[in-house]
Amino acid sequence: MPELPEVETVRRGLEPVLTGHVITEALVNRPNLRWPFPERMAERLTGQRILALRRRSKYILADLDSGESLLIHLGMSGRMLVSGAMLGEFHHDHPAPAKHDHVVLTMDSGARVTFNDARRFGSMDLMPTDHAAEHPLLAGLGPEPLGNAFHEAYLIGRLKGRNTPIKAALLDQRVVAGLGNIYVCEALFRAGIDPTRKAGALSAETVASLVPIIRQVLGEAIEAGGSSLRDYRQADGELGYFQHTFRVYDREGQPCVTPGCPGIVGRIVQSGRSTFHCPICQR
DNA sequence: ATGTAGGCCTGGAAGC
DNA sequence: TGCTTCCAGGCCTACA
Repeated sequence: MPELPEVETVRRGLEPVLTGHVITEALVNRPNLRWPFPERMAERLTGQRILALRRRSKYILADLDSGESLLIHLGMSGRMLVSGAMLGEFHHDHPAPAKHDHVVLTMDSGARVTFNDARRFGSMDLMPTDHAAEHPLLAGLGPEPLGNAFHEAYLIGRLKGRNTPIKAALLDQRVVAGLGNIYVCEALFRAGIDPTRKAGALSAETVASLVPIIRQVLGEAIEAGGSSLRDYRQADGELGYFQHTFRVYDREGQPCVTPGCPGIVGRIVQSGRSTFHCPICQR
């Protein structure tokens, strides 16, 4: 579900509630999400101060003063609900427990963070902070798309010789970490690249053009998340999704937004996932 | 090694 | 209205 910009928005929304605060109670309502929770998770969280809240790809990491870090993945349908805290100018009372509330953290401030995930594709784990990068879910990840290690020469080298469609290559978290179906569709549209073209067959110039475009697409979405964060806080304290205007994603049958382009946005299926594209603009 | 389908779960929307 | 089918923004595993 949430891709990098949404996860970053959730991280920013949780930061004032979690960072520097102590978890006074951890309620764990089931033994697992996608995978089993770590042994004694509730005990290992209770009493811990959260020193920092970080993001790697689509994962959130909460560093605890025990020397462990809590890894949080929202999967496709994971949401965080903040209650009992002043959010902007509004105070949110604690809601009644809801279906799919799997983990509830109560903080020393009285604030509460509830992890709700209907589809249970999300996950949580605990590991030593100084070995977090070696966690199986993080070890194979490629560079952060907004970081310095993601640059033109890197992407050109990484896609060289790859026979897979560029759409699939950009969804490969080992190539670049944090892109999902939406932002890959949007980036390929802005770059004017046909999503079915083989990654290795693209010119170096074309591949290079993707780097600033990917940065731009994600950056704009994070900005939009920032403004919707205020709205969400004012509305209901829920963090997870935000409204954003897409140029091709989920616009099947609608006209291409490129001025003067007669194209109609199409939907094709690539490795089981929907790809939205303009058959005229994207070559 | 590389590329692609299948499966995990539930809920909402669309179709009949 | 109610039942059925399809679809979903992720990611791992198994297989060609």
